[in-house]
Amino acid sequence: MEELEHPDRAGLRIEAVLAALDHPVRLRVVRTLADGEELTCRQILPEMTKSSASHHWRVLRENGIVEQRRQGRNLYMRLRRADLDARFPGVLDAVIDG
Amino acid sequence: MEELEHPDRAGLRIEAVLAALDHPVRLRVVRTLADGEELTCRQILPEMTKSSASHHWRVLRENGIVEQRRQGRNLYMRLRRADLDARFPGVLDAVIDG
DNA sequence: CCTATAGTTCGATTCGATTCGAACCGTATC
DNA sequence: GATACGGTTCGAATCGAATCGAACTATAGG
Repeated sequence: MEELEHPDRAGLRIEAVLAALDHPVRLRVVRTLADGEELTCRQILPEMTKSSASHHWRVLRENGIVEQRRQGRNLYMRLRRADLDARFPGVLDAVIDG
Repeated sequence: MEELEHPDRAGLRIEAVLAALDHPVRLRVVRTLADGEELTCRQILPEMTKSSASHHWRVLRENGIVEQRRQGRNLYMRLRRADLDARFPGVLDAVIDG
């Protein structure tokens, strides 16, 4: 398993953010994490096949939407609200509020 | 030719906005129209084939990004900044400012 | 060590968006 | 009417993203 690579705040790109958010599954993930809670992958997408879910985790992480942290066997996800609000104020709220 | 159908302000959906903006050509169109100017299709995308351009115009219109107006042979485009700012404050600025 | 669990990676497939050419529609101009 | 111009529509081709199964890595627990 590779290291979990996240873009830093300055490295966030709006094009990447738009691409990451333009998918119903990933949009649902964002809304699930909207309250700031830190959840595991299985908690968020229990019904999806592992490989498909893993694909979406990578997109969300590499495009700067979530921060991921490994603890034991689990992968915990947290919305990067502070970073996203700082770089693109309003975008996350628009997505979450629908 | 069909009538130009635009969603009204209340009908704007963030999913549709994200889908419309998640494309380099359409992103360029939005940035070209950022200053509020009203331009014709040919002025904005002169190099693209007509059919491809027409496809993008439709996405931008039906997803609520631009308002289109026919005058003679020309189609004029205008960014729906007021509507988008009202429904999804910050999104358009984030996209335009990069 | 053995087994179960969580997630990744790979290759193949599927599916939708993009692209284009060609034919068409409407308008302007002669 | 004839021609040119600006866009649309259609069908076909292309291309990339999403999906999945299978094999794999790594950790937890017995």
